[in-house]
Amino acid sequence: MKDFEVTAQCGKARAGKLTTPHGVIETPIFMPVGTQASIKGVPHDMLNCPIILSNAYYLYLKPGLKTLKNFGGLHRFMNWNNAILTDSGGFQIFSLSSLFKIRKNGVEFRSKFDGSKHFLTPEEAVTFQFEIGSDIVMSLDRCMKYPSPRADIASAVRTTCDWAEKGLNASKRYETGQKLFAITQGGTFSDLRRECTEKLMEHPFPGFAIGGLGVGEPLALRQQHLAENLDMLPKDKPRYVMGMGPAPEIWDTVEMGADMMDCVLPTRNGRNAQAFTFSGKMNLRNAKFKNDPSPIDPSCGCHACTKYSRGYIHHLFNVREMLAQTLTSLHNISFMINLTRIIRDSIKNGTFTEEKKKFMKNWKGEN
RNA sequence: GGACAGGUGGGAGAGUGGUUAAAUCCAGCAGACUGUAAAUCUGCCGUCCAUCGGGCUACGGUGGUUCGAAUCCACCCCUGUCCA
Repeated sequence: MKDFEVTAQCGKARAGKLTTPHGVIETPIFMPVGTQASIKGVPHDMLNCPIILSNAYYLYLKPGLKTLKNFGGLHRFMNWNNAILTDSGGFQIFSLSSLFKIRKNGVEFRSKFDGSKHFLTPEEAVTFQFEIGSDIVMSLDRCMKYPSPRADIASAVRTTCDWAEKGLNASKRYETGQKLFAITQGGTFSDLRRECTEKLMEHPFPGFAIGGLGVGEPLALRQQHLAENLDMLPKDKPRYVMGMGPAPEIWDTVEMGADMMDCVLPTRNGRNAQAFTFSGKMNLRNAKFKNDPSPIDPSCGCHACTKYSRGYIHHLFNVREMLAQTLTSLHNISFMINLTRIIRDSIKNGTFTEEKKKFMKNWKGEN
């Protein structure tokens, strides 16, 4: 059996199955982000979720390879038996740019924790992820802000392709079922994105991710380049759109042919009192929820929604109790999981377009 | 009864002649958040009309000095601490 197969299709939207060493994942899937081996504020054993993200840059610094190996890998360390995708740290070269210097054969960087100096090659970035037992390993890539001069993006594309190839070579000694995905770059330059994508597709990566979007460009541009880039990718391999989060855009992105998405939105916004529901988003700090006895989303079966009211969680935010953030983050992740399940089912049932329309209509409604 | 100290916007608390509708913090009201440098950040926050903006009322009270007072003076009221 193949590691990835498309099982149903609705236009370009597709449902599929992705096999990893820690289970089969039905796609399209939303992956919650647990950068430092923790979904911020949420006990991951409360999540009914086939795959989560973690981050190699952070794990490399803390707790470090030795500790993770002592525990028998990342899964055992955090007691998580489903799949884990690790991001390489490419995004941190971008978001923590003051700590990084690009060198010819890798990146020099300082620890965000103690300022200590480190050097990482694209090979090491990949082998580290393999060693800690990541199910889906991401290539080290070079992500640029928007807007950037064309020459800079072109250079980032070259670096990204070079690093991807080096990572792939380093990965060949692992015959573990772990997968290495390549990441496309190219900013909002269609030809550079094509050049990057085609170059990467010359190699037998088992999956491809679209990176370098959601870095400040207007929505319409992002949508355009997402659609274009998704069209360039192989039909028989999983396509992962990195950092894709808002519910309406999840629908759009799946409609364009994406299989996997991740985002910090459910947890970050959850910590900041914003809850997602099928009738739109709500800010639980708002005074109108003070005496509201209903759950965040009456249609949600998550722990927060079956046990607690908006009024109670409003109070918890008001007095800065961390339980507020836990409950809201937990709910938001549950919402994303439910959302992608609905999307998957609609593709299987051939009702994607109607379901999307229905969702969009309700989303705009006020709570 | 006496001696000090003090009374500032919802609260705390700056300011001690003009640039002050009054710093700052808190509370209050909204908004943002996209491969997590984020339990963070932004805006509003006397009142009335309002788009820029403009009007009105404000620093315990009353009177006064001054071109101009939250700021100076007089008296009054109130609060705190200490002494009888």
